[in-house]
Amino acid sequence: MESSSAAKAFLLSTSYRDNRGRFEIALYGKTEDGVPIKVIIDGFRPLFFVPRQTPPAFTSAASERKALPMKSLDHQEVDCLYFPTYRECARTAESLRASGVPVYESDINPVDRFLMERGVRGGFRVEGRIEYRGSHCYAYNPRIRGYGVSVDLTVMAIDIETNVSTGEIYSIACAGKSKKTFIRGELIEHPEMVACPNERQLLQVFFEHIGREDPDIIIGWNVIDFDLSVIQSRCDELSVPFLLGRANTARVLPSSGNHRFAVVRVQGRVVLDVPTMLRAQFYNFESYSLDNVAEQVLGKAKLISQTGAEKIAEIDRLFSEDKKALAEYNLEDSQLTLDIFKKTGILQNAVARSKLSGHLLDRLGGSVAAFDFLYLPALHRKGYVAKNTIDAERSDRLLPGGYVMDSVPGLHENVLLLDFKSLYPSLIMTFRIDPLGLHSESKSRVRGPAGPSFATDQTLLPGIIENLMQARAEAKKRRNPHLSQAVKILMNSFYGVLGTPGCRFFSYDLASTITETGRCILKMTSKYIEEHFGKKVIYGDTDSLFILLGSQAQGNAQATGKEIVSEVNGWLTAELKKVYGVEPALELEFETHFRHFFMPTVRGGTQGSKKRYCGAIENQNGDLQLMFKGLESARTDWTQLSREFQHELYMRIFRNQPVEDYIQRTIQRVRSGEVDEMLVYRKKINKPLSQYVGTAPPHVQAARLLDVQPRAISYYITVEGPQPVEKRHAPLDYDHYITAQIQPIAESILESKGLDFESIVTGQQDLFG
DNA sequence: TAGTTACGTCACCCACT
DNA sequence: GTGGGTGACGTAA
Repeated sequence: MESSSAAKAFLLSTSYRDNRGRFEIALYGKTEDGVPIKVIIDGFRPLFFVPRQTPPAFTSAASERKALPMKSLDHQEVDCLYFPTYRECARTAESLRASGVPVYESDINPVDRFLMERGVRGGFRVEGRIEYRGSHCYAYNPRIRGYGVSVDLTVMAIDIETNVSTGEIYSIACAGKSKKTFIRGELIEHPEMVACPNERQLLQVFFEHIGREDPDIIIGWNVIDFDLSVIQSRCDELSVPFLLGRANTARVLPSSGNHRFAVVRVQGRVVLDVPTMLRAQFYNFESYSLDNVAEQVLGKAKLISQTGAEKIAEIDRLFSEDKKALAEYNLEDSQLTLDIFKKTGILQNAVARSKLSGHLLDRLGGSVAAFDFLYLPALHRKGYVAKNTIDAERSDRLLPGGYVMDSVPGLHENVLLLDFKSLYPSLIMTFRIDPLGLHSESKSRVRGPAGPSFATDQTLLPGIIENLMQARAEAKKRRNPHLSQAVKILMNSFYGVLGTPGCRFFSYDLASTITETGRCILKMTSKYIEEHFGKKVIYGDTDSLFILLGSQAQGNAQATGKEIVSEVNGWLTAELKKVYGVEPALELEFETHFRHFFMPTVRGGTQGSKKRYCGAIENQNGDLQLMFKGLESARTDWTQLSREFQHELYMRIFRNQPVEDYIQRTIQRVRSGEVDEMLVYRKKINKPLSQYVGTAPPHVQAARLLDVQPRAISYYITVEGPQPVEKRHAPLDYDHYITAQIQPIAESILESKGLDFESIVTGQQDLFG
């Protein structure tokens, strides 16, 4: 048998159990040489901390109690308790808590602790005897250390077709290294199709295929909720082992009270649901059907164009009449899923995130856990342990948020958008805002314009952010947008994490220091710009300022923008150094020059609106590119008609072209019925329909006309009220669309031109009526 | 398998005329 | 009929 003494690998999945009185961890990874590796560790003991004065009788279940030179953040000396099994560990922590003894870090998952203590974030190095058996390798109790690695992960997309009424599987398609469809029936002459005499053999042959191709990652479209759930229940029914992983049988755990979504436990492989990953990575699609996403991302359409009941009937028909066509269709879907997965960079994003936060590839969300993963090891090195999350500070006071300035409404020319680059992270760096620094008794401290003082020598978060800033700069230099994006998201999550009692480091004082300081910096910068440059600041939100240059200044707007930020940065640095004795890490950036800019008033009022505006960027050949924020065009719950109308209307206003004719024509087109398909409303339904009590908004009324509750509803407003697109029978209420979609958009901007929607429409009546 | 607050708009609904 | 309060949604940052 071959063996070696070291390997570098990327972590794919983990599991743990108490095995014959010992706690055992299994790590599954893929080595840089492309070999799947399984590591078993049973020499690691679950642990947590208790105050040193805890009576020994309380901790006798521990296999060891060690007086480490460590303290809690409220300066209690602590002992570390080690346990043979996780069960003992959890039980003792529970009973200590019940007896009123504080426990520290007993709520940290033991595998997470193992990994974070060794600095394992995705990549790791195995040192010890590694045995090669078949195409896999194995290690027992090796030394594990975090290590930067780069591995090639193999992917297979799967998709099944079923008989909807019986739940039986017709076929399973796999697109990975090779393409294969396994389908029930007689021999088919096709290199990519395998006919199986019955469902049991279909399943067995499918699992053999997975074993042969041995993918690291299995993907699909709703793959956990649908494909794998069905496969599992057919396996149960037919007594076929569910051999999806690289060890043991897999298990789909359906959504329940404990978890909102179905999860799948597979050892040695990662299962990723593509639509879920797209959402998690901030892609936004109007619909997450495979058809729609394939069309948006790849520009392709599916082989079967029917939907709903028609599609089910077509699949049943193909299964009985044309198995080859069904197999082709099935394979096409799995191939589309694979193509979308590759084109959107889901894997690169997930790997980048894993290398920063320590999350496994299939972990969604988890901002709090990512913070723990980065912060706790650093805290331990400083000799401190953290509270359990349940003991985190409680506060009824609402945290202050970003500062939103009153705006100057109207049409403006030449507006500069300036914003602070990563404002909250750079404030944390500048003013040493940090959980350890807050509690530290160090005499060397800094106090910013708001909040308590923080230690300057006992501080962790500023350093963590500095490293991430450098990593981001490096990622940008090396043209790795996935990594750069992942760093940005991680850094920006820190403020949110510190502002929720769901985080063990929550502190009202700490979190409010970040936002209050941000408010202060924005206000003083705005004041400086107005006083020093004599320019009006017409709006600002949290980290941004909008500077009005006016009609005279467009030739040198770019130069003015650069000059302003450069002077502001110099002044701000000197000022903060002088007043607070800090080394500022703040940077105001010149973001955009808007040739035209429109700030509306609040509807029916004269006050300038907030979080709603439109800016027009003029490119070299004089074209305008509009940027809508918060306005109807930026919203998914307004109709396509309203979005297009707003775009064209604003274009004409900015170009100083007449609008009367365009508005009249648009109304004509609505009334004539030629733009009906642009009148669909789309809105999410966030709770069960029965829970909308006392009020029935239009989208709920429409949804109640459907047989099953959708996640989002598309509907029209008809003369008989809201009706879903699928079941509309009444004529459309064109008056509604004119008063609810056209009129408010028109009035908002016409007002600033001294025009009036009513008279424009009346003018039309004079002409035509 | 826990990031935050600030903001605008709309339609509904009920207490008033 | 109107007007104010409120629930719901989606958005900016």
